[in-house]
Amino acid sequence: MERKTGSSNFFTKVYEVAKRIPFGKVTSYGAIAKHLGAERSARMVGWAMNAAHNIDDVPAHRVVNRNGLLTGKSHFDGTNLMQQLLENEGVEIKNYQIVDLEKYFWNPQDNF
DNA sequence: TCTATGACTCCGG
DNA sequence: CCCGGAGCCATAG
Repeated sequence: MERKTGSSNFFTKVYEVAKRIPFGKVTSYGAIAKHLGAERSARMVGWAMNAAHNIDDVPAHRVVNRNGLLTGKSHFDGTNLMQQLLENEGVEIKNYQIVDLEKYFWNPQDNF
């Protein structure tokens, strides 16, 4: 847990990246993990998102799995809340999956 | 300190 | 094409 002052560095990094996701764009757990230098820790990104659930600054709904599937939808209040949020941002979604993922995909490294 | 778990991903059948 | 298992690694209990 908090070995250092404040939260774990890993979570903080994930939050920082998530906050940078532009409106109407999405990214994947793996992309974030890779950007953090922990490509094999994609699951941890999801874990961080789970913790981020308490932080409104982190748009967790803009983070999907590598297939563009809204895997985290179950963690939101409504069954379709995550999809609603993304559609509201102009992202076309069908059956809880982003239609043109490459079109809406945002690479964290592009912003750095 | 050790065990279980998961909003992932890859690979094989 | 669809389904299942194994690998990974940090956090929580």
